[in-house]
Amino acid sequence: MRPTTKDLAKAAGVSLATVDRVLNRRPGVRKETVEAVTAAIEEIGFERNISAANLARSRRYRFEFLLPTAGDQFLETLVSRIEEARAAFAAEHTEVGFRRILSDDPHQIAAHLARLGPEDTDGIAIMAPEAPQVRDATHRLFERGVKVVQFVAGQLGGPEVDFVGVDNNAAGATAGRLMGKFCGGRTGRILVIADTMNARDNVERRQGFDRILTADFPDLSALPSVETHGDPARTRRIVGNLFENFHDISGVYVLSSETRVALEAVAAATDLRQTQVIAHERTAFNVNKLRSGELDAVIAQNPGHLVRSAIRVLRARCDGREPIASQEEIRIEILIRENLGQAADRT
Amino acid sequence: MRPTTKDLAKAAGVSLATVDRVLNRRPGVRKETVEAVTAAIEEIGFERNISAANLARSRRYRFEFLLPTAGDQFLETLVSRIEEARAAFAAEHTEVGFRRILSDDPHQIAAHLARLGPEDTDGIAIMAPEAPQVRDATHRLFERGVKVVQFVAGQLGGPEVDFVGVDNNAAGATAGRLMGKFCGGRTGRILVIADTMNARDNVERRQGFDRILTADFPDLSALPSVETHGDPARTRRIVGNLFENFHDISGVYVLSSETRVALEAVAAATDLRQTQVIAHERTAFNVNKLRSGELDAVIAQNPGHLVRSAIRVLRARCDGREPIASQEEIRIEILIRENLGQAADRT
DNA sequence: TATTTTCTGAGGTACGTGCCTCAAATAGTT
DNA sequence: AACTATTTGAGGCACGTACCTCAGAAAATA
Repeated sequence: MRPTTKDLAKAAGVSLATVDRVLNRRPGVRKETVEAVTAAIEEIGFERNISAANLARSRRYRFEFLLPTAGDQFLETLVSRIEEARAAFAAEHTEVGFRRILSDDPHQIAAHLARLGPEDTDGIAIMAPEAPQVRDATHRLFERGVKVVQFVAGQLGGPEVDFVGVDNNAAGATAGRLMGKFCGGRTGRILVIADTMNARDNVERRQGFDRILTADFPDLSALPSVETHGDPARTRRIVGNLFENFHDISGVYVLSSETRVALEAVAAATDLRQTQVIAHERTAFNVNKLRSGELDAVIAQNPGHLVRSAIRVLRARCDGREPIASQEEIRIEILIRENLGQAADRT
Repeated sequence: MRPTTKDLAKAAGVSLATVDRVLNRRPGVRKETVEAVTAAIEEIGFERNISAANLARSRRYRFEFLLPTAGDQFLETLVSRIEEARAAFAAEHTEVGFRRILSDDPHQIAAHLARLGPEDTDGIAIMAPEAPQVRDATHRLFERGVKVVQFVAGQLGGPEVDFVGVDNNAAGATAGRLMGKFCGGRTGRILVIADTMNARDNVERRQGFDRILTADFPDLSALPSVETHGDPARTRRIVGNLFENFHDISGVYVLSSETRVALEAVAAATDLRQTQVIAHERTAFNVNKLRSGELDAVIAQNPGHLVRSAIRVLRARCDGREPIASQEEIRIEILIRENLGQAADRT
């Protein structure tokens, strides 16, 4: 049997009350006594039973995810991962909820944050585009005692706000190296497409991508980013023109996680299977395109990891602990047709 | 507040005892009463407090990993992940240990398994090369009531033995596609090196690799596997001869996780940076070689996931639950220089 | 209706820890 | 030595669930 506080008390020659005072760093214990208990802990290999402790304390953590309303398949996947996490963390005294707010109205987001306080929630994970109002509201929220993490999309916040998500510059660099190697020393141009270049993530990915191409693949040159703004007809026109003007486009890099519009425009102009195409995120659409050979690689981040990591970081902050950086680093995954796994494709 | 069994009893109009009988599937409850309770669970959103349940039951799980003594860096990483898991799972009433046994003596492994029983351990995760004795001993152990998972290396066991590890055929196929794309349509030969081809994993990887090369990259042809048997001089001689005979070797695929001997032999014969080199597992050695550009890609599986997954599967089996297949599938990771992350390189 | 069988309720103890109170013992000070 | 301040012990209740017993109610059978 694993030793309990009772065993510890006996081993240290003190009472349960004193053991409790030492374990929970309560005042009123002589230094020598503390040392005696600490020694006994080592000696008998005592480890606190965390679930019993949580049970006794009946402490509850309430966390909320704040997500944009409008979104692509990736966002929907995040939502369903949050639902899963809600169930999984319920057993650990942790309530997880989420709320969706119009993302193109920073004012509304800031207003919601301003209404929140420690009485509503213990921590909040925010996924929102960059905006000064949001940044300010976030800081005030933090000062009111609510823990905050920036989720997936970075706000370039101060050091007190944790970030959970991938390093987008590295993600772009990963795409860059793959593109370079896939194009195998040939000379050519690379078409880069995004929904918008107003998003920080897309800009960072583009920078990482260009960095690698410039440094290691001088025979490839990336064209200026095409912005779709979700408009299929316009995108098709622009992309069509580019393919008419440049006959040496050997690769396409889609920066944003919504790839449908971009891919359809490219497919209308050329044969996707003859072109190296790299995109982001494991969406059902992208998985299908990988299987069919129209996509060559996908750079992804694990949505379940993102959600769980955000929750763990918030809980660590609530407990006054430092999150374990190495555990919370989100990996940049590379997917090709062969390593998709059996997993049912999640919407 | 979250509803408790007491609330549930009230909502269902029954007593605590009946709620308990329903929740734990004990006999002696009328069907209609069971349905009433189930309905009430839905209605008030009751979720059992697992830690309280475990506390009350004071159930403990004892699991053991059985690993080979001789091993490479990958094995050492596994061991340190087991140590980590031991600490993490201690809070969940789960004791995790490991034992190392000479892997080239199936007899010894079988003997150890024969001595084990339900009084020693609740479950065991076995990583051992294929052998009839081991397979038989495993089955007898299972029949004695000890749960068993095949860990990392498959034993081609019956359906009652779970397997935790990657699909090595798919891992080889992943390497195959990458190699094909990295070689970019050029004609050439691929050198394949393993420590031994007597291990099932290596054979499966090779099959997957060949499958993709044959199907999608007919201009590439893979040479017969070179076996190093851990002998640097011999390997260098064989590899040197191959490079002298064939001047169109454009890629090298190292099947086994110990890559040092193979890479040194190739480096002595040609410039690694001009050759596409793919290997397996995230070892410190391989990470360094990725950084230096001598390795082009690494196919990896996450050792921490492997360990935790094995423990979760064992626990599910002990509880008579079915493991969640999608959660326990180990992903085939692709690593290149850009997505290695900040993580300190683990030995 | 009488008898047996099957269900159900009431109540208890236990798990390991947190957190409280009150009295007693000890240490430190004058 | 007498006093105060500090430290310690003993004990109890609580958290939410498991698991046990026993009595009594309801249903099924004779």
